[in-house]
Amino acid sequence: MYENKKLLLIDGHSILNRAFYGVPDLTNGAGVHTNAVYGFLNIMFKLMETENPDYLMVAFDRSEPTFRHKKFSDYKGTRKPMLPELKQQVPMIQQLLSAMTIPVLSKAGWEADDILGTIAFKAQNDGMKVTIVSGDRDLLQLCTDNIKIALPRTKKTGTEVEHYFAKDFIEKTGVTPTEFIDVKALMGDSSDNIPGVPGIGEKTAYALIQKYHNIDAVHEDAENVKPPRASKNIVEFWEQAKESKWLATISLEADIEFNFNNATLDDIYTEEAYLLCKEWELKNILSRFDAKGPNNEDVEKNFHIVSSGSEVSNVFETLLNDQVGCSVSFDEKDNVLGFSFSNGDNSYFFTKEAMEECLIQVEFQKVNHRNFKLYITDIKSTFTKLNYTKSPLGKELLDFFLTHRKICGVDGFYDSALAAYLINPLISSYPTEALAKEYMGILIPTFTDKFGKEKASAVYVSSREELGKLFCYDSYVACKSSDKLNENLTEMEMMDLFLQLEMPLLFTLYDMEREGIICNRSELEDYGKTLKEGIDKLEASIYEACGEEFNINSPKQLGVILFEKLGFEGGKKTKTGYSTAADVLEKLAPKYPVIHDILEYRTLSKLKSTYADGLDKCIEDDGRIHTTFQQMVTATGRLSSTEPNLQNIPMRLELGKMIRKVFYPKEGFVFVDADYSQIELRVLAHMSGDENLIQAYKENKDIHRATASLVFHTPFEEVTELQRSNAKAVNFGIVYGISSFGLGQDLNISRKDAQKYIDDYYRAYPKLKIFLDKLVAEAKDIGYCKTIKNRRRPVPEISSGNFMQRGFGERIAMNSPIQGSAADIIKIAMLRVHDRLLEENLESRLILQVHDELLIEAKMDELEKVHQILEEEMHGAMDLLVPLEIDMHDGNTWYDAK
DNA sequence: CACGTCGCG
DNA sequence: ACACGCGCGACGTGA
Repeated sequence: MYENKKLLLIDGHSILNRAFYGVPDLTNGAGVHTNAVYGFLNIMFKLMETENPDYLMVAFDRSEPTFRHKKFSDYKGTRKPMLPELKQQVPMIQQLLSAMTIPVLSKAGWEADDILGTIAFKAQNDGMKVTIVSGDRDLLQLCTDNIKIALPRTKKTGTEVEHYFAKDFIEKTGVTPTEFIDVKALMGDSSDNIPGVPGIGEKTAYALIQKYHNIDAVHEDAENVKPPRASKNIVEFWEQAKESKWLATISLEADIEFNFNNATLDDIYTEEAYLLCKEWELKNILSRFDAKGPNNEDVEKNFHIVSSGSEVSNVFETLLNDQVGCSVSFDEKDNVLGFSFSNGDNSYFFTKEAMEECLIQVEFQKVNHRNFKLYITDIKSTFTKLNYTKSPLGKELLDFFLTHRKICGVDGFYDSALAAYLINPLISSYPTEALAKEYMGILIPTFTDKFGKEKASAVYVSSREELGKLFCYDSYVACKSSDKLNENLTEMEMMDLFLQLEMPLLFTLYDMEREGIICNRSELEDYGKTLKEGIDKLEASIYEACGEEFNINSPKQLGVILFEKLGFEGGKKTKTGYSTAADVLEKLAPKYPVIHDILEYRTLSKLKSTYADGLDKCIEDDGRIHTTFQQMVTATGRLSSTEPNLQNIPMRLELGKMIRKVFYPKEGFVFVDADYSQIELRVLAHMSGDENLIQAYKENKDIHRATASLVFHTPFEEVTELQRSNAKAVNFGIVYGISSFGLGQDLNISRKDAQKYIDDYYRAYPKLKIFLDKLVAEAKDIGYCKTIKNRRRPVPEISSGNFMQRGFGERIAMNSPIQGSAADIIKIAMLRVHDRLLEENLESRLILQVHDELLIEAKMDELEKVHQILEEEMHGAMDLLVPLEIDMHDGNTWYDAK
């Protein structure tokens, strides 16, 4: 009955081990390491595709010593102990495989090898074709005409699988698979603790078995065996040789129960497995599952769809509570589809037709004066989407929210996603289903679970009930997740950060985004044209110098031209080819003129594509650019800016900086730009309490010069420009979590010299070293680091067994509290500045933040007031051991204000 | 969709 | 002997 069926057998530990070392460290939101599980599944799915098996089984070793190895006290000999990150994943993959109904076989007293061998030969006898997958070459003794051994090998080009039938093995080694056992008996295997025969290595072992075919024949003819060393030892250590052979032999009679009929692959995509993959956030694996979203009947029975206008009024009254979850539902084009409200017990989805049928603004007015808190996930993007909708309903909804803001203030809102961000800032997004799982302990279906790649607008027509229920979850979860979120925030001492800083900031950011900044399109186009001319000239000159035309923007093509065709030295670096990064090319520039052109070409095309062309696409009908400030993205607590990114407009080089000339204030207004002077280093001075650094700042000294003076033992006045700039690099390095390698790279000096700088630096500022060491030690101890305002960043890397990962974790532990505290401070300043402008009834507006810099569009006659506000509120944002100084400039363009 | 590169703080 | 500076987002290429 198994004639011509195919069986795939996997050596569980071996493949998991390979996956662990082959896949970069991955963790889910809860910090569970998942890289080995993920890699294992990928190898397994790949083999399922290439081998197309009918049956699949996986064998694992037990942790206790096995029958074959029990004579040796140190099980598995010289093998390294399993890292905890890997060990944790053994039960995980076993659980997942079981959930997929794939047999997981293991048996006390037997190794996975024995189980695999036993099953493979049984299957072969039943007429099957067998593939055994392992990373362990020992398994090769099992290969026959029908049993294939597949060895995945990690190569530069990715994972390649070597396949061995018996004939392939013979061809490669000159011995048969069974003879291979005898080879091992002679040469031994330290990793398996097989002693072998002393004096016989790989070469001799193969030569002898090729000639004699087994150890008994070698032993019988011992006097003729060459070399003499082997001849002597095969006799002297004959017992050890026999023992070794026994150890090296994979048993084909393991005492294991199995049934091929339980190993079919008909339905491995079970709900249980789906939920595990979801928990572990194995997103790529999840896509293999069909829609298997769970059903929460108890919850959903309190979900209701309101699709007629007459129902709206009654339902609204019943919903009003102290806590009201709500969510606006959009389609894929951000058109409003409806609105959902939840009081925690009952949740309603109001279709847009229902709301259009009634006088929704009147309904909103009826409730708007009441005092309740609206629980929403991602308030700012809800507002933003509503702001862009053209539908009257969308406007009504936005008006409802903004009126609520006016009446109840910031206290009238609660952003569940924002709370979840503070609790774990490493997660990339905070959708309803993630909040439900993490903070309510329920698994809820997602849109993709239910409808796959369909469009929301289409589903709204075809499956309104089903979709409405999904939307009900949004308001329900926004509301119900808050208890646990608050519990966490309180326990983590971040309630103040959340309520006093991040929640109010959300509204400040929304206001800033709506203000936007004027960008002059025609000037931008002129700038782009100028760049284009430069690019064309450089392109021609580069082609000329290289003797052919190619895509200069392709690092791959450029690398080949420079390092192969033209034979420039210094090739190799990245896994995909040659590095053509600027710092590499700059080293070649003095010798090869074409490099200058290439670097300039790069600069110009960057300016053109990202800024001239890129910004143009973002100018809206009002002539202004409205960036989006992301408040829930960075690990440190900084903001980020997207579509477009206005936090990376060129500044350092004049040509790029010119772009800032197309950003204008409106008529009758002027820009005021204020930036904190070295806020991170000041934060570090404060947090470390280093007297020398604090003193230098209190005296308002040039800090880089002061540092140079201390580090290079030079009087302050006599510090050279080079010394100062080196000291500056060290100051930066310290903030980034210094390493002598990195600093050396940066300053183009040897690692040893860099280390000397660092040592001298710490001698100059002794408390800095104590402080940074403490940051690392504390992060190791508690697993996270924190800022002045108690903002947290988990640092899972810091307990990694991998040197590189751990080093990374240590640098994060040093940098994040500094960068994050600086972020805390400027966020406070933003709130204070924004509030003052409103309080004092000014028309000037805060419009941009660039990490340590605020840009205000200031009314001409309010200029002095704005200066005063910026000075007071930025300076006074936090009371530190050092003064917070700012630099401030006015200008008629952003260029002039810097 | 990942990677290399490069703009900013 | 060898890993290597921190934090972002956008663009172009190429599988």
